[in-house]
Amino acid sequence: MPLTDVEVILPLPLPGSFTYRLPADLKSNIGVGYRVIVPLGPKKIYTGIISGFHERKLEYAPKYVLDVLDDAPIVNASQLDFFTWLASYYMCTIGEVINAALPSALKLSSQSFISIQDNVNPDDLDLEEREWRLLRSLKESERSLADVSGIVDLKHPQRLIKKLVEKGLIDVYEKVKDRYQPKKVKKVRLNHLLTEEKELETLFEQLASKTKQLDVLLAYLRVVPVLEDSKANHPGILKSSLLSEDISASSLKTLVKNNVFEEWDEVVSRLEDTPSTHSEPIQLSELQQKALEEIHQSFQSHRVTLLHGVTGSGKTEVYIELIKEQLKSGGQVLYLLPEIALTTQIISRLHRVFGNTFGVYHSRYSDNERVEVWKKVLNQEYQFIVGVRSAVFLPFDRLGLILVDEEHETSYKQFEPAPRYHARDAAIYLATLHDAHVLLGTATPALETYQNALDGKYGLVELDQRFGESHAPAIHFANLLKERKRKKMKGNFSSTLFEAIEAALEKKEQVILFQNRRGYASYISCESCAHIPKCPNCAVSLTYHQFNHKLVCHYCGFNQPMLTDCTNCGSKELRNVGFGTEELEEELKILFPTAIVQRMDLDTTRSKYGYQRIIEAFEEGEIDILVGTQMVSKGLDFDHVNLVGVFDADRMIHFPDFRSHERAYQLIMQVSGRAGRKSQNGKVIVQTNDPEQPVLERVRDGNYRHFFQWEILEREGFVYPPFCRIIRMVFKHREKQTSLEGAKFFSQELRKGMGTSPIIGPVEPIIGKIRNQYLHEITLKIAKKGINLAAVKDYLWSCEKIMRQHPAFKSVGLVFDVDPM
DNA sequence: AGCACGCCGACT
DNA sequence: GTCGGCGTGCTC
Repeated sequence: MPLTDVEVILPLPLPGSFTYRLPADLKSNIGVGYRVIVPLGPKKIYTGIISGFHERKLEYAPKYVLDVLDDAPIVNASQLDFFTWLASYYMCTIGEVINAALPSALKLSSQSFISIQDNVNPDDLDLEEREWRLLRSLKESERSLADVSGIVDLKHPQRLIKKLVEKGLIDVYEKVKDRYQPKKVKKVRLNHLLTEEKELETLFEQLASKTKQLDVLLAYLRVVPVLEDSKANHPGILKSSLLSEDISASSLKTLVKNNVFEEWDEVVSRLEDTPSTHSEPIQLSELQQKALEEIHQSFQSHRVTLLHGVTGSGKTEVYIELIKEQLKSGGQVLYLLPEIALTTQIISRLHRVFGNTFGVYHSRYSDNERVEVWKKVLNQEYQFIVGVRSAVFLPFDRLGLILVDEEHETSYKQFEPAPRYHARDAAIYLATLHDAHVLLGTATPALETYQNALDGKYGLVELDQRFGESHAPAIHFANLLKERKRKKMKGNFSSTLFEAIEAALEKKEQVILFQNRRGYASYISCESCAHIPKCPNCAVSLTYHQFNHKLVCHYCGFNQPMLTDCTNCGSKELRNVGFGTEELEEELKILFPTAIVQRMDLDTTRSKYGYQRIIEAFEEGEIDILVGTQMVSKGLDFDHVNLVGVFDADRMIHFPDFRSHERAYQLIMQVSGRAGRKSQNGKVIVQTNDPEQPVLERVRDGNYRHFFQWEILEREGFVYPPFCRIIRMVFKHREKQTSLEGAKFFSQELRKGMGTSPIIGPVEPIIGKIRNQYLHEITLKIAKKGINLAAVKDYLWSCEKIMRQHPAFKSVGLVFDVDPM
């Protein structure tokens, strides 16, 4: 009988797959998509996914599969196709895709542990200082490799460990951890032989003198009326629900021991089981109904359709109708939302319509919770998933519809680590695999998307009126330059904004203020020598955070206590330059002492429910003024907000990036959408040094198409997307010179084969150093037509290969970013 | 990614 | 002379 070999994809940044041999006892129930445990290298054990079988002759002796983890595939065939496409499109390995796709509880891997041999006493031996220290510590307990590294203060303790193993003093072994653990609860019930009246009476007699145990029995019977309904006993009740101050665990334990009660573990779902309050009726307005019909029509001839609906036009209702229809016809639905928009508001809305028939896939979910969602999609328990970008990886097998809400959002693009994929674009490919439809929804489409719609590549449906009573808010500009000259500014607040806030508070209306920068000041600067404290690892200045009185690097997390005097000249005059959400919060408390101010940014929403708590407090009217970053701009629906203030519009507009106008426009339009959602007097005040600048003209005008027509000329003139595709190469090295030389060498190689395509760089990016690595970038612009993208990527790989042949560039880090944002 | 091997500077 | 840092190559 020929031996069967399997191809296994490992969740590692290694090219291709690995061949393993299947031992006879594991051959029976196994197939593509099953997880296996395999050894790799001299020590490690990993979980891999089987991608195929063969019996080809090999030039090496493969290792054996150690174990099979599943009795059914955990990844289906169309997913493997999808992952392969992602790897090739985004120029990474399939292992990196698998690594991003699988929740880590499904990827058990081994960790090295070191323990001391029995009977070894470090004090009796002639040892070096480090050896002695390690053995003493191992006497207490086993240690992981990382622990050892800390104990002996060595970056690579392997040599030391090897020596001690040879001396026979310690053992090294691999432990597999991080396995998915189902959630269990302890339940109790009465022994089923005691549920009849007669037996119960006898029991009461027996317990007559044991009052504590009797209390337990009585408490149980109060909740479970066994005599009235004999079936009620079987499911039992939560052990925790039975115990209380009067009911002790020890009495219950005795009863269990005496077989009066039974105790057992029951596996329960971690996913919230919100009661199914099905089918809140949805009444579409005439315009929404019309949009729905247009979408149907568009689906007939287009895979992808853009629903361009102004903020407040009621896109969600249209989505809900489409979801209902799709579910009725038996297809699965994926509803993608950007991270920050996935609030309880939208989820509870969906709960009211769909009950608990859908799953939520979110970064705030624990790993075990993600595994449960994954399995429910696999088992057909969920036909409908609402999730963030990584939800595209779930094991769908017959998707009918993908909704991408706020499709212009940049958070759909994964920046680090690989795969650097865009969930919208990945979703479109996913839809072609399933022959499904895609609906992209937004008030401010990405320029690429709108161009595709105008070209007829995507269908286009417009919803250009707000829903119900609400009207587009009036947009005003506060001229900071003028106000500063006339000394009318109060701190960072223009008199225009200040007075508007006063008026709003007077009317008991709520206010949202948007400042796209967290922290207190953007940096601090010495008054006498102008020195600015910088991160020692990155080329950025440190940001002052008042709540913990620290200087923090927003790139690598480095932090130190706030300085009392300048490290350069010793002066005590340190000044805040620029301002963030935290400083605004402080100012507001002084300017409006009676108002309740809440800040909403990464720092205040880090905890699992931090975000939710603030939103709820705001909804309940417990907060008068909400100051926040981007987070306040998305999808929040508040009835009592009529005023929105935007700070620092200029910094967004002048950010050195070809998308800065688009982003500034989108952001301002999005926050503006928070004003006056339920009334006719919404007001937005944008603070700027120059209200006449073109982007702000378009904001004032409010018509997206006018913005598009103006901005697209710019893109065409300078050849930027959508008039080309971009692939960016980032080079990293701890020597600045090496990083630059590597990039230069690569760009010369690149120019040889890409004669006609514009190549920009190498240039030093705005942040030139991150985590002690110096960066350089090359940007390649590729014409939309007449060039084979796959061939370009192959050529890029070959350039890397050539570069790596030079010893000097072997250690230069290089990442490809396809369609960077 | 994680590991082993081997080259090199800087310590006893 | 060794030890530890660090670059390099390999993993079925």
